[in-house]
Amino acid sequence: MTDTTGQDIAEALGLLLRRSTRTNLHARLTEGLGEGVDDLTYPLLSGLARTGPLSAADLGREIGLDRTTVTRRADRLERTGLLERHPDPADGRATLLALTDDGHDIVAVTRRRLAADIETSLAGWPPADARTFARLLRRFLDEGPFAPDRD
Amino acid sequence: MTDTTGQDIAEALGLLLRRSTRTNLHARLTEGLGEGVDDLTYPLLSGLARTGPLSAADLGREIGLDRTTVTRRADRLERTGLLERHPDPADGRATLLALTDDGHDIVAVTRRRLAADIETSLAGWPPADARTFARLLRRFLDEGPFAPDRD
DNA sequence: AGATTAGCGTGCGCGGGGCACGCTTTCCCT
DNA sequence: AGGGAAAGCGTGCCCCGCGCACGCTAATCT
Repeated sequence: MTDTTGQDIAEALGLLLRRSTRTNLHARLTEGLGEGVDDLTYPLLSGLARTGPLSAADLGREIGLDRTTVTRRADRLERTGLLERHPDPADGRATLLALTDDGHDIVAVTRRRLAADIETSLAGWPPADARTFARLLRRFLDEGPFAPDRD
Repeated sequence: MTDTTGQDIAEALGLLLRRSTRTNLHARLTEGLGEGVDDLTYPLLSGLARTGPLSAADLGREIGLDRTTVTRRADRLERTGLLERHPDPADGRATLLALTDDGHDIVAVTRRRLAADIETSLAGWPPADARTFARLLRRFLDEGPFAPDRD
């Protein structure tokens, strides 16, 4: 009871997750970005932007979805030209999912939207505090309860 | 370009949300807690613990769910004795959803689990850093892009 | 070479979510 | 005071997303 820091963070973290789902963050950020992109399909775009071309199975493991779910969501994105399927030159069975230029643009715009949201809400902060927060948040993610590689 | 703090936080935040869904945090935290409680029904428990007894419509607004969805999830929780329905003494139409003692226990256990997770992962941190992080995180939530009351 | 493994897409069944309906109670306005 | 709108509830219905199982092809192992 001398240290309630853990509870404090837990509470704040719960609040954060709750708010992000309550306000449907992804849905808001991807609103009106184009045909086929919504809160369901965006994780594929974001994942591919981070990792580069990937097979459906690998991408599924990356973002925590079933392989078949990835396939179906990728269908929509392919249909609207945000993603392409290329046969893997190194493996005749595999099909690589890769962003098109339009797909990259969508990701960039979305990220910029979120960054702008954050910038404006941090406007009143002392810059040093903001930087400290960014640093600690990053460290918390690297070492926190969401370990980078649990499997 | 002089200040990339916004992007840094945006990136970290994206990572956090991604990881929390990827690892299915709620599912993990509520695992084996008892019949009827899972990642779908837990938000009701958590919400009621925060607000006290509420009508289905109000609880829905609180946690961002449709009224009927709340009703159905509440059915399961009621069936396993974690939640009770009481007629609202102040309004003959309304039915108040309220946690039972067992329901409160579930919430307490879950919160303690998360706090413990966080404590252990913060074990290597200088206590001052941890406290600073808690403080800034809290401030960020209060003023951040997830405004307390958007509606 | 034959067998096993890993990749893909698709058909199918299940389960959750939202809309619309019917009902009761409250509220408001004349 | 009384009657119509509004707000609450539960449920039937339909749609959609998801995961499993299947059949297929290609790679890998013995």
